Amino acid sequence: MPPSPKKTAVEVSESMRTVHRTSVSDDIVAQLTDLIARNVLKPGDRLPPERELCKQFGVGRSSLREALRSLSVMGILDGRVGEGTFVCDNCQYLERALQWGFRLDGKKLQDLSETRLMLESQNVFLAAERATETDLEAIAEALGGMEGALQDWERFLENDLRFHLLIAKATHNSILYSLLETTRNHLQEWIKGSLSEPSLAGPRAELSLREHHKILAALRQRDTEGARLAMAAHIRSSGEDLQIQVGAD
Amino acid sequence: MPPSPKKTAVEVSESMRTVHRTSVSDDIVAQLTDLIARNVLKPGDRLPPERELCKQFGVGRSSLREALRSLSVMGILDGRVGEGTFVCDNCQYLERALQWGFRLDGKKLQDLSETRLMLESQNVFLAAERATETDLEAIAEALGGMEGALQDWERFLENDLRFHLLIAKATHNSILYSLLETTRNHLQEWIKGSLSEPSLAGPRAELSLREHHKILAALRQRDTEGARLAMAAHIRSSGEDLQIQVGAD
DNA sequence: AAATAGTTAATGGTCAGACCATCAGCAAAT
DNA sequence: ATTTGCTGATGGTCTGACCATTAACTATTT
Repeated sequence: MPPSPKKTAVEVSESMRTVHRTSVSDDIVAQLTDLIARNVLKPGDRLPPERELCKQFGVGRSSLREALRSLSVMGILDGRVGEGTFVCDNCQYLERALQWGFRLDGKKLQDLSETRLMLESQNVFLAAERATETDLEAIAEALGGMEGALQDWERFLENDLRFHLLIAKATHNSILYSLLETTRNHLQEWIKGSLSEPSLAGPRAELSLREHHKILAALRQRDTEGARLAMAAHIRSSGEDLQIQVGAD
Repeated sequence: MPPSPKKTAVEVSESMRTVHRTSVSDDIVAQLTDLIARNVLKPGDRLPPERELCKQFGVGRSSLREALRSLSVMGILDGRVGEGTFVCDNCQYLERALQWGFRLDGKKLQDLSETRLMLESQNVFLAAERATETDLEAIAEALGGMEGALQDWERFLENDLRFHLLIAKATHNSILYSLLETTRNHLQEWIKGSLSEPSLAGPRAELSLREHHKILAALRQRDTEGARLAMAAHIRSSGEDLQIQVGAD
């Protein structure tokens, strides 16, 4: 009925907004994560049985299960046949999430190494300020483990990793710890995939040991800058060692 | 038939291993992520229809959908009704993953701030070494945007964020960029939730502007240490400002 | 009384079939 | 050339059924 004969579709730009089409299972995921984030659902808690949750949410079992399964894959929930579905005890969502991210993003080895260098340097800096006596003892104990395993390359590396992670823990900053842990694990896995031999164990191990002693000494003296430098030097030297074996690009 | 009269169950510790009970949908998730990680499935690719994937995998549609839905929630796949299921174009798995991690892990504000301080300091250090002329221009342009928005607090903050993210991008290290981006977004959200007023805009904005100029100047001179110090000072000063308003704990 | 074996019910895991809403593509009508 | 209407393909959801595993209980044996 309007006048103009060849009127095109009315522009209603401001009067209406694109509708929010929310899928059922996404909604459930959101609700559950909210409950967990608000600590209404605590780690270890058991959810009601699936068939009852269906009634409570008013959805079919398929949709509910798609939501539960999504949270399970992310390591947030854990479904056990015959027992029920539980909120995971390990509050390590960040670690799990990072693992997924690293797995799918084809990050370059160099970027990973660089990130690790930065994380370890800063962590040891903070640790020098904040480490408790207990922290220092644990770190020293890991170093002792390295010394006692000069012949056992496997155990040596194990204690090496412990040494570094304990330093990260001594920062008492859970985010930094998570970031370093995941970066390091991913790096380690990457390396194991492209490395065959246990490498030149003897001289390298002793050099590594000296470097670790320097780091610990700086930590004990609360020498933040010294610790940072010692750590950076250590990582650079072991990094060069790796590049030689892997074949730098 | 055996001799001993009161023999308890045999310990077969070494002879057998706990069986690998793999759920169907987890298996599919693993297979698909592998295909994506190996770049057999590239971003933008369209997967076969669900009903056909069921035949190929030899599973029911429920299990298949639980797998697809899990990957959708994580931002890896994108299902569109009537069109199909696609591998997400935005290869921002790390960002998505980090978001989930931060959302669920009840991290402390202080830990977040500290992580941010460290990331920004190191990023600007690397950026001073590596920034291209194009990078520097983009950063300068963001700074210009801040200057032109001294009256518009909203726009000012927007350009502020751009400034910092562009620096992170100038490191040309995608991991560091992702980490900073997510940390910063999460922090910003946290703050907005507990902050009502736009705060004391005038004097703070001008101080902020001076600090940003210092940072850019250091970047242009390739003064890595100067850039790091300028950035650290800036973040500390703006951080103190925040703590006053939020109410330090 | 204690240990063992068998039974049962609850629960997550899987499957099959059906229906709906939405979208792309095409043909007919204007 | 544009609009309209149809149709098939596809993801989203629901229902009901069956299976495998687990825990709790009961009966049996020692």
